[in-house]
Amino acid sequence: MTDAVAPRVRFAPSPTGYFHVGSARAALFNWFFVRRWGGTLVLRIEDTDEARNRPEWTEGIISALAWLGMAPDEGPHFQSAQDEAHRAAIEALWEAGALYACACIREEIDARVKTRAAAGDPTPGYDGHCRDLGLARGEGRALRFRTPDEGSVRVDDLVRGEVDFPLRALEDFICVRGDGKPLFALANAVDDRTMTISHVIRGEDLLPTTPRQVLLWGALNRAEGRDLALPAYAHLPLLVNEQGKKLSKRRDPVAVELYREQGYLPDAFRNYLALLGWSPGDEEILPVSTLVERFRLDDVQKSPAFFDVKKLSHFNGVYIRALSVSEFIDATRPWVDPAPDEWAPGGWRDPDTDEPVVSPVPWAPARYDAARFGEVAAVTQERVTVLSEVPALVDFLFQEEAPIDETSWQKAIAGDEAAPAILAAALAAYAECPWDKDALHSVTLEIAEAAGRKLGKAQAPIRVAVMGRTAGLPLFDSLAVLGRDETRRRIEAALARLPPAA
RNA sequence: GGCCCCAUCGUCUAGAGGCCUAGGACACCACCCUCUCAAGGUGGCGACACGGGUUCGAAUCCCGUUGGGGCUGCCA
Repeated sequence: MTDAVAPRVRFAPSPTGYFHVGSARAALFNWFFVRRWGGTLVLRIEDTDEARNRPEWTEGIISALAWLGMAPDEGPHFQSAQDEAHRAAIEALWEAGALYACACIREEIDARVKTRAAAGDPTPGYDGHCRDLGLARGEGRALRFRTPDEGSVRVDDLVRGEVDFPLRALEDFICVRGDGKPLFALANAVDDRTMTISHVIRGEDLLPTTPRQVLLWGALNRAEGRDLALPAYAHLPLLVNEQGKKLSKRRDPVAVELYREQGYLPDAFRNYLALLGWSPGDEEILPVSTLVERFRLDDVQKSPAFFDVKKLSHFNGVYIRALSVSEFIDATRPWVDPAPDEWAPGGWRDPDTDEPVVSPVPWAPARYDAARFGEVAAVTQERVTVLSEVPALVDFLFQEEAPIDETSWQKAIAGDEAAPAILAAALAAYAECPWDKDALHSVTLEIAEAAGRKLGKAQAPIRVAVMGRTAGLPLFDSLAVLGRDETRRRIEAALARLPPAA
C-alpha cells in the first residue's frame, strides 16, 4: 500500500474477443481492492492493436462489468486516445538513447537463434544485431529497447514476493512497431504513468513482461527528468481448465456472456469468482459487502485455480433459492417473457455448432400467462440451478398440448400395463373432486391404493399425460393451476393415443 | 531449449512450527424425508508430491528432485 494515498488501480483489457472469465476475475480483484481500501478503479481499453480490435468487444466488456455490479469509477479510457503521450514518450526515449532502430526481420532473427543454438549458445531471442549500427529511424524499422546485459531486475510482487529476472536472458524487446505504433510494453507503462496508477493487479501470465515495464519505467523517468514511483505489482494466479492449462477462448467456455445467458445470477457468479485464488475464511457464500471487507491481496493464492462450473452451479442454486418469490419472478422474466427492448438470452451461439446455447422460449408468446407462472414460481424456484432451466419446467402450462417427452411416455405409460386403468380412474375422479392441491392429492391417493401401488408409482402416468415428463414440478400443484378441463382433456388425449386394449 | 511461477482430498480452499489422528465447500456414495424431480437432513469416501536438512517438534522454514503451468510475436 502506498502510504496514505488512495490507490488508483486499472483494469486494462484489450477488446479482442468475448469478455473472458479470467478477465472478470482480474477486474473483480481490482474492484475488491479499491472498495476495500478506498480508491479509484479505472477502466482502460487497450486497443492499440487495430487489426484485432472491434467496437462490439468493448461494448461487451462494459456491459459485462455492469452486469456483475463492478462498473469502473473512471473511464473507459481508450489507449488509442493516448497517442500523443505515447509519441512524446517515444521521442524522449529516442533522444535519451534508450531505443535504437532495427531492420531485422523475423526469419533472420530465427535463423541466427538456430545458428547460435547449434554452436552451443542457448540464449534465445533477438541477438542485438542492430544495436550498435546507428540505423536511422524510418518506415518499417521497429524501435528496440536497449536492455542492460548484466545484473537483474527485481520485481516486488504483492502476492508472489520478490522475483528476480536475470537481464542476460532479456532480449532487446520492441517498443515501437515499424509503422510507428507503440506496443503493449510501452503503451502500458506510459498509460500507467499518465493515469498515475498505484497498483497493477493482473494475471500471472503478465509476470514475465513485468521486468520490461520496470526497465521502461526507469528509462522514462530518466528521459523525462521525472521521478515517478513505480506502481506496486500483484500477479493473480491463472484460471485453468480440467487439464490444468490456462483457460483458452478457443476450447473452453470462458465468455461471461455465456454464463449470463444460461441464467447465472450476477451475485452468484461474482461470489464464485471471488473464491478462485482467494478465500474469505470459514464460509464461502457471503454478501459482497463481507467479501470486500475481508479482501486482502496478501491472502491471494499463488497456485492456479480450476474454474469449476459444478460448484458455480451449486452457488447459483443457493442464490436463486435465497431470492424472494417476486425477485425470482423478475429475474426469470427474460427467459419466459422476453421484452423486445430489454436484454434477453438467445444471442449466444455455440462457436462450433452455431446452435443457440439457450433454446428459444418453447411457447407462443401470446399463450404466456404471468399470473399462472406466478402460481408455480415458488415450486419452480426450488428446482432450478440456472434460470434457463425454467421454461422446460413450466412449459406444460403454456403449450397447447402436453409437451410429451417420448422417453417418459415409453417408461410411464406405454411401458406400464396399469397405466390405462390409472388414467381412466383419474379422468373419472377428476371430474367431480374439488379442484385444489389437497383434494387432488387425496383423490389420487385413493386411485393408487385401488391399483395396489404407492402414490409415487401411480402418479407417473398422470404426470406424463398432463405435464409430458416423469420429472418436474409437484403434480398436484401443477394440476391445480392447469385447471380441471385442460387436465382432463390431456388425460383423454393420452388415453386416445394408447393402442386399444388387447 | 532459455527465463519465471507453482505444489494440502478429484476440485476450490483453511492452515502463517506444537490447537492437525489436517478443517470446510463442490463433486461422488449411502441412508432419511418425499406424489416425480429437486431441495433439505445424517453419515461415508478422500490430501500435506518425493528426498534431504533445521528444530525438542514441520503441511507450515531451507535445499534438492519430480511434476505441472506461464512467457519466450513489429498480440495484449
